[in-house]
Amino acid sequence: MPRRALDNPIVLPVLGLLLEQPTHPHQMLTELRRRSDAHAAAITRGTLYNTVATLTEAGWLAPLERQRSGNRPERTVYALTDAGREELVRRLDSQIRTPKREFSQFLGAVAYLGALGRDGAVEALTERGRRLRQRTAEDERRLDEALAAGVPRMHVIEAEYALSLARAEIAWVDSVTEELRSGALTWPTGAAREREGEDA
Amino acid sequence: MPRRALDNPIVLPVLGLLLEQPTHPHQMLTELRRRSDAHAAAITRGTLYNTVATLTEAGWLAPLERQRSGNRPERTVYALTDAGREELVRRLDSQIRTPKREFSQFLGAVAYLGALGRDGAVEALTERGRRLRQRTAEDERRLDEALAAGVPRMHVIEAEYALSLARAEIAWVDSVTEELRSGALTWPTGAAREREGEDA
DNA sequence: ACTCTACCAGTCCAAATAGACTAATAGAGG
DNA sequence: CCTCTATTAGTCTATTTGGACTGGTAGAGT
Repeated sequence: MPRRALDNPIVLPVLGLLLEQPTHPHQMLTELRRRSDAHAAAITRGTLYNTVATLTEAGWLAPLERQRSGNRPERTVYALTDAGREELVRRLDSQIRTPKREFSQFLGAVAYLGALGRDGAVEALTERGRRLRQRTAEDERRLDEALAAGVPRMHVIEAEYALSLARAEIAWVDSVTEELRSGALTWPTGAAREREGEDA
Repeated sequence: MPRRALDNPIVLPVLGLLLEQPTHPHQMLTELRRRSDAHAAAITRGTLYNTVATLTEAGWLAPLERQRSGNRPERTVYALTDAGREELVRRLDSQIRTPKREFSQFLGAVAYLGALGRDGAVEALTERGRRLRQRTAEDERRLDEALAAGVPRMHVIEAEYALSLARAEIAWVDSVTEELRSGALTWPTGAAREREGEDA
């Protein structure tokens, strides 16, 4: 009975974190959010506690001990089981091996770029380019700092990947912006009518 | 009272589709799934009907007419309102203008690449490269066909974008694979111990 | 003409999620 | 020393979601 919960996107980050050391859910939350630059986009409390419970039922993690300081809520520290470690490796392997189509907001929006009208599109894309460049420069700086400080490359490998894609996106945005400006990329008639309509 | 439902990822595809012409929910579902290569990753019935209801309450679309053929369930055709069109443009503009960090499964998995061990990582990455190349070649073929058939570039612009990113990913995967093979990218000690453990 | 399968179009509910709320403690500032 | 705020950990519920289920129609095969 493969519960849907076991498919949710925070399973991997949770297993990954527990690979490092046992922790209790609240700490996972704090830690995952702290690192959120790298993984674990949106982790919410409900989902996390729920996921931990389901993973425990599945036998991939086990409560290690319960701690209590003073009269605070008791907290349960969980550790990865052997089965959990195997599962992590299985998932890792399959997610790396098999590319899946995923959809960014931007991809969805670009499909309707026409609705912005040529000028609107140029404006918005230019701005995106600017922000991407700024953010990417910042990321590059941080990465260089980490490497200079002696962090092994394997530990920042996902930042390298993210940077590669970011650079590709910048290149694409710049080239399309330029083509729109120069008129090399023209508006099809239908959408052009659309745009005229805006001002009429 | 900004209902959460208005933030859900299928709002844009729905508004976008209605920009073309009025339709009823079932047809939206069919159509969005048909095109799903481009946008609208996972649209499910419940979400769609729910979203349409919420968008209607918000005044962004309005029931145009109710049709009934024979004794089939009555179906309601919805059309975009003026407010809806404005909202679409607003969202489009903001989603293009403002890059947001989004997380692919792959990005999440790469962070733990170390847990696969060097050979496992090389294996999995090689396979990913192979599949990406294959899929990308296929996409390129389809895009060229469309262009050759006279489809305006603006109508396939999101495919061009997706291809750019795919090529960048291939390049990255290839280069990391190669670095791992050649030993230019080495395993840090901690993870190396991890890997030895697997065989012991 | 008569089953049988595939498609049409929705409704509806169990499962999952977001995030408000609870309840306790430690330390800052007066 | 006493109040006030930030932090620690969790529980709990209203919304949302996935997708099973319903009840009908159109053709295909016999």
